[in-house]
Amino acid sequence: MTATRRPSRPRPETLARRREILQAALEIFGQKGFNNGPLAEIADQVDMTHAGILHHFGSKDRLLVEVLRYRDESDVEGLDEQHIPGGAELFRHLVRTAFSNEARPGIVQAYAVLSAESVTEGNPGRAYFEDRYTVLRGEVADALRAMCAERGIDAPATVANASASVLAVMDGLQVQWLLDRGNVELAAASRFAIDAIVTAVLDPRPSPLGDDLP
Amino acid sequence: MTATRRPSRPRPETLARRREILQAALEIFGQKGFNNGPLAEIADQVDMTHAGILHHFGSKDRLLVEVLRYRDESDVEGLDEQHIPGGAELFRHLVRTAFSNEARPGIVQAYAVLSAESVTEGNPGRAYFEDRYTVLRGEVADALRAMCAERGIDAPATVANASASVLAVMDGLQVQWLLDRGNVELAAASRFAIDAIVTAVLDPRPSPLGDDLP
DNA sequence: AAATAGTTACTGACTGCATTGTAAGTTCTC
DNA sequence: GAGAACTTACAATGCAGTCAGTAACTATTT
Repeated sequence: MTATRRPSRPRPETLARRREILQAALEIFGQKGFNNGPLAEIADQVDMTHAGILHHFGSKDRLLVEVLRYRDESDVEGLDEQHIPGGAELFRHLVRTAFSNEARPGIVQAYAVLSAESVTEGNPGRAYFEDRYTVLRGEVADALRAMCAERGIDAPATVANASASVLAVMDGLQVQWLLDRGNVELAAASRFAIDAIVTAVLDPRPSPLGDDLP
Repeated sequence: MTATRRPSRPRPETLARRREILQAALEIFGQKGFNNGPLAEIADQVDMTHAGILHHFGSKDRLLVEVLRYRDESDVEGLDEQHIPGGAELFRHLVRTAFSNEARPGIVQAYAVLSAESVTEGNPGRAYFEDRYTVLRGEVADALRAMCAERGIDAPATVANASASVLAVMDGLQVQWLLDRGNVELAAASRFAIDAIVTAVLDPRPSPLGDDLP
């Protein structure tokens, strides 16, 4: 028989401390990428040594996973709201997010960098992003179908492609905006493209490129 | 007085050897990212030591720059063709590229990973991507203006946002496709979105989202 | 055409730094 | 006084870049 163990609760301020670390990690990973962002630098920002961070999170890989989860939860842009906006409202929310994102390049960059990095070999964030995009595409598709229903039309086969495209423009514009803020209007362009794509679903017209493509 | 120097040409096979290295580097950087892709692994693929690679390219940073330039030149997708396609032809070319890209995930990934990584602190590829996007946006904008002219309409103010958006969807779709090839149709979605955006420029309609946004 | 000088294309060994993770010890708090 | 929240010190890699040396090739000279 081994002796009984008393796990002993974490101290009250620890939760806040962990959040500080996650916040700092998000910043550093955003600025320098996951592979290129050392634990020591994150530790500096919260007045700790890198060993302290490992005490809390076990490994750098697990830290990344928790950073991504944290960003999701604490994020203003949480699309997965409970009030289930009735179709168009979701797209308005996306556009609003693009506008507010113009004021926080740090988070935009973190997202852009980490999502692209996640497709590399052995990256611990991959599962998170796979899942996230699947969920988001589903939500966008639902919103599109709701808008179709409102207008009394059958949801067309283009819904799936449109959903992926909506998320894609937003992400792609972020990269261009980060590279050249003077020449890319993140929010305005997002708005324009989302309008264009939603319109093409609700009220399709013949392609201006002809139909003789592959 | 210093003695005169005889620079002596490089050997005939060296150019081919350098190309082998660039090709291997593109693969490795694509699979693992620039920061996470060691020179030794590139060297292995061409039966060399990493010192040999440094002999040819001087440093890892310079290798990246040359890899990016190399990809541009040798790339089938070279949009900057000389024949100057008369508007719609450029978009058809983009769509065709998306189709052929479905057969070469390696290159797609290299591009996606390296472009996002380029926005991180101190990345040597940044200037390249800044420039590339500027050039590409200009070409797309020209094509859109040409299409407007063909139809006898003034080019609207939306051209700039549309140009950025076209490139953005293509890039964004690539990331989603790399994460989940089973559920994202790279080419079909690109086609759909490009159609939608071009149509929105040529023949704008009222936003389905209302006009009361920020 | 043979000898020779200079240069290229490397290799192998090494340096030095950066970085993740671990282990042992310290203090503070439940 | 036991475990939580650390720190300091260290182990263990991994990696870019340097350097000296070597073989092979090119260019020049004889």
